[in-house]
Amino acid sequence: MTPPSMLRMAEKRKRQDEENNHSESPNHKRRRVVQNGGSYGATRDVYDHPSSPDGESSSPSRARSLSSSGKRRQRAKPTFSQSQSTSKGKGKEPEKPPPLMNRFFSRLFSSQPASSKAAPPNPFSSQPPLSNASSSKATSSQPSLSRASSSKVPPLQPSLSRASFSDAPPARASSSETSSSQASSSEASSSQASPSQPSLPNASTSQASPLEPLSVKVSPSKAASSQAPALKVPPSNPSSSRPPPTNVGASSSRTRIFTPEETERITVAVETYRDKHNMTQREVNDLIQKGLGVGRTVVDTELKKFWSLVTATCSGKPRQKVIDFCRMRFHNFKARGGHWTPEEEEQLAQLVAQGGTKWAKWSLVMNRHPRDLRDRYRNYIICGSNRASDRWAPEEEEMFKMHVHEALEALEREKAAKPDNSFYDRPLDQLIDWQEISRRLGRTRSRLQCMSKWKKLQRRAEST
DNA sequence: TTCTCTCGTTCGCCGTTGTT
DNA sequence: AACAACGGCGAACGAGAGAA
Repeated sequence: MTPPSMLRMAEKRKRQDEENNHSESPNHKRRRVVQNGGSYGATRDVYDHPSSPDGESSSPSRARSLSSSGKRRQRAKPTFSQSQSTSKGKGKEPEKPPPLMNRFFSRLFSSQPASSKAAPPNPFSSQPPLSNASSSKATSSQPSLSRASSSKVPPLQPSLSRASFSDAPPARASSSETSSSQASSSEASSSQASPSQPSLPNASTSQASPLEPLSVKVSPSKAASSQAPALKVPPSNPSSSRPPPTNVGASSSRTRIFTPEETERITVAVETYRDKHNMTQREVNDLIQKGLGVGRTVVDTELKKFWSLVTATCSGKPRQKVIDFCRMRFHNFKARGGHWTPEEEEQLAQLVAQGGTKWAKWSLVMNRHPRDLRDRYRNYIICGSNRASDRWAPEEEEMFKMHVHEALEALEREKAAKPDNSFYDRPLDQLIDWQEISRRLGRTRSRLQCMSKWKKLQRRAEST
């Protein structure tokens, strides 16, 4: 059976499911569009889990989407995370293990040295009873409010800061420059501060850091190596460090690094290998995922042959790109995009709390793609029950702007101190560590929320 | 009806770290 | 040194809810 025909089968089945489940979540619909490009992972129920067809792989997601949609329609209700009060309690921010690399911005907030990797606390573990979003926000804002009132830093006008630096050519941080942040990560200091009582710290704990002096530390070795940072070629769009999309205007405007032709060649190569070795697609998928969580380097000769075969179909692409591409598309994990159940989130939180961020390892436990685990954790679970999803309160917004303003000021000082360092040529707000801002807000907002909020504030300021 | 805000989710890109 | 996995950023998308 050819992939297109299998995909059509999958599409047909999904359409039939839709007819029986009119309440499919919007994300499912969108994903289907995306997956039209062809993903064995996306259509895994064609190949895999014969004992768990749609009913098991998709229906839970749909069931979840029902509740999710309902939740989102009732904005006043607690968010998913907030609704976990019975099982999670008041969430202390489940600080991630100290990112060994971090944007150097992190250290602007902290003078504490980075600790070694440690398992972050479980945000779902026993914690004080959950308060609602507004109360958690109020709690988290108190220390900073006092700071705000005493601070000489006025509320930031987003457009101002941006305008101040936006004419500088963007330049990506060199590895040496960014790695200098390892000297001190606030995430590190946070997790280091309370490794033995992961469940107790709360927003107020994380708020203590705003009162710390803004200091900058650069390890000598890193500083020395940062003299000549390697810069990427500036993109055509000077306001962004990212290259312009290659398919702007396409129905799916996401940048595609692999053309349909390349995708087809890869698919053919995989199928050829599969047929030649009399394997099932599931077995091939497992082969492609082989190495994940089992060691860091592929030593399997047969696997090397396989990758040589596949990567040869895209000679212009870096080998690792091809491998990543395949691992995103050929897998036996649970269909990507499925909504997360509270049980899954709790399980992931527990796994991370117990063993750290071993995504490949946990992917085998949870039957979720490692990147799904990673993204879910860092975007949502890390906030635990603190995260609010309602509109930003004015005072919360001011607090947010104050933190961003502080960060930009620190960046300005850094830039002034290193005028020759092209790392600072890009708009400074592009150097902001939103994870850190989120932490400073007491995890009442995720990094994505913070990032999005900043952009909205900018748009708002620019339109007025 | 239109616009704005927010959401959940996916994934491209780049850098760092660890293993062989 | 090469490779593989991981970490981090942030753009993109479609959609719902509510305000204008």
